[in-house]
Amino acid sequence: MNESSFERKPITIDDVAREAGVSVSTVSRILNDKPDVSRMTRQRVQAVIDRLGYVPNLQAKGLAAGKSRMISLLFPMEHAQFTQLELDFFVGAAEAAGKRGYFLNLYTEPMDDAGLLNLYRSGQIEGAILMQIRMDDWRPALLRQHRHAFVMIGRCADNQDFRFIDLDFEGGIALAVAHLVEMGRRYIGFVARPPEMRTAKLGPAVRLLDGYLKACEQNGLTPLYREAGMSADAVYTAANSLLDEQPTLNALITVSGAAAVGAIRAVTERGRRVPEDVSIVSLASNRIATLITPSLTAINFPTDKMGYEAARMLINALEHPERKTEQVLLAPKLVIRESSAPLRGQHESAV
Amino acid sequence: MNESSFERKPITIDDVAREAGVSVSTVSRILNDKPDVSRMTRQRVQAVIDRLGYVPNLQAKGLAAGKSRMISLLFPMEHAQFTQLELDFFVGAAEAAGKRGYFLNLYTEPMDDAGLLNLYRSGQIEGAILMQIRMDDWRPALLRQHRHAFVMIGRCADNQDFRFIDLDFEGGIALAVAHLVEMGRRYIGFVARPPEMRTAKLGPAVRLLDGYLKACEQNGLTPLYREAGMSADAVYTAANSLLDEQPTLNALITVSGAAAVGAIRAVTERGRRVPEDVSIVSLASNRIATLITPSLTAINFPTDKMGYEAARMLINALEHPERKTEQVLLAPKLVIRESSAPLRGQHESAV
DNA sequence: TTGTAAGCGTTATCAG
DNA sequence: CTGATAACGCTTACAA
Repeated sequence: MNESSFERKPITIDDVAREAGVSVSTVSRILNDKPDVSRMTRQRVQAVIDRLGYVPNLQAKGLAAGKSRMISLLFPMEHAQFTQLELDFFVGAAEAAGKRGYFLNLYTEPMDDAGLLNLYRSGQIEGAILMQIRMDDWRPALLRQHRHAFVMIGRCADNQDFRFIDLDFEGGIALAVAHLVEMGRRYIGFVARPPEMRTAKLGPAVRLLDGYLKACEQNGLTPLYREAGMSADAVYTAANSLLDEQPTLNALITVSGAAAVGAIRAVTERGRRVPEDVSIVSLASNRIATLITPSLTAINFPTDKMGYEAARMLINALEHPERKTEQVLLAPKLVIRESSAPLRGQHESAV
Repeated sequence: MNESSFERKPITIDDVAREAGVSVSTVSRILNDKPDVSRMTRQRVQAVIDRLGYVPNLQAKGLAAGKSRMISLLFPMEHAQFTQLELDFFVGAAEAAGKRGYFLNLYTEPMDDAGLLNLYRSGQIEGAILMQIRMDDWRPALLRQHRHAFVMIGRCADNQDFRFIDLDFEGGIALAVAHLVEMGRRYIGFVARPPEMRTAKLGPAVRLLDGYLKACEQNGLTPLYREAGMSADAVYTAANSLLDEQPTLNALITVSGAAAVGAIRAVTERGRRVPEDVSIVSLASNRIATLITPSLTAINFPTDKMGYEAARMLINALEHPERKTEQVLLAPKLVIRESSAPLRGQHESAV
């Protein structure tokens, strides 16, 4: 019990300065890689820093510099739970933030404009990642007006030069429909997101349904869809209703892994097979798609990458305001797995 | 363009004080619910605060008070990826932290003792949630010695009076085995965690295998297990090896949702049915268990609750050091779903 | 009950 | 190239 005494007070920049025989300003310069420091002093001071195990106090640093190095993910939980999707966004963003020395925190309570502005004005955050973007979202314009940094995961109807990263949902659905048509299927049903999401003008809900209708038109198909909750059970019911109305249905498109599970159940319970009788294509991340049986042919949703990129874009905007704003619309990728197959694959009809 | 001018500077406590005609200390007292303030001034100042939309600057507050209100989740990514499990812990903890006005951040790089102590000494964090706890983990003793606050998700072999929350893994496996025995099954295989996790003495890896061996002994069963990676593919291989060695196997226990998927695949590919021929019980959260077909009979792993509780315990320790330390060992719950069934359920043997 | 003033650990400005 | 010194916004004795 000689080396370590209990409860040592944190080592400060003063300690380092005194120990190295220089002023605090010199230490500060070294800490922040400023020029105008002789190599010799730099080395000497650095040695002291290492020996003492000194780490700067972030709060003091932030206070002095007028920066909090805090960004936040704004996910108003209204028409949504915090699912795998949002989780992945969050983790990706947290990783990117960490790498650049920023902290990420999460706000899930819905906020009015005063609340949102306060977040910035109070110095709590330097920037925000906006989620649950509505087609006519009021937040981007407000933040822009007040010159506050933000990036959207998602996008509005009119995006001006707002920073965003989003998936091309229309394109994704088009890809899914094209794939199914190629498989010889022309009776393609769709289980859309719940109606309250569409009336709230949430981007994905609107664009997925639009994309479906458009793709049907372009392929000369008769659209047939239901709007349903996001749970497997809700989609199970919706899929049944679809299969009742149109018994010739030979393909279904769903918008999440859980939804696909519900659809698969509805199909198999009536003695029809996936993918032979009814093929299923869904929006899903690789992780979820491979967990499900049969593994899902899916429009890949690279959620963690999106969260990561969003944070990266935001921090870049913070540190290099002069650079031009990035707008990233990810091209959808179709990953073919077991839940889709050509229509005439009905050989083994005996069992 | 009259109301809102651009780039207003943040409103400070001085602004409030001036506007209300009192001193900053009075405002500070009101902000922190201290006594010794007349009802009248309190009201008057509060009105000003509301009108101005003033929010205290957390950095300044922390600096002055010598507190960072920052806690972190320490998850050294060595023998693990950041999976659904850890994700859930994180989100739960973030939620609890947010509710109490703390920030949670995540460290995934492994740390040596100097690094760990620096986190506290530099004032970066007030407390930590430790994950990936080894049976002989060195971190709790070190932190205790330096009087630093922490709580473990997991536990060591010797936990003294360290704060922790963990699942009773031995009990969970015992429950799984008991359930399968009750279903009339006595050839119960086990796909354990990978050997490197066991040799690293990670709690769950050690306790799950121990629990399995013990449960076999108590039920007079012959243990038969493989250690395998956590991916579906690795478990698929392991399960096949198990089924080759012991064709009479009629039950399998796995340790994650993905593992169960691999096991199910191995069983069904040899023309045997789940649950009739081979029942499967797995460790899994409700969300994952219901995503899989057949839905998993599972030892419920309440991950988000554990993360939440861990953060709550930590913050309590921070704010009420006098209270006695909590040690929470969660009793496992078995949720019976479709992947397990009585052995003699082999009626419809014709197809 | 209220006010004054000295920090908290940095950064940044401005002289040397 | 280096060093004083004044912020940064808040808390907290200590006075009044």
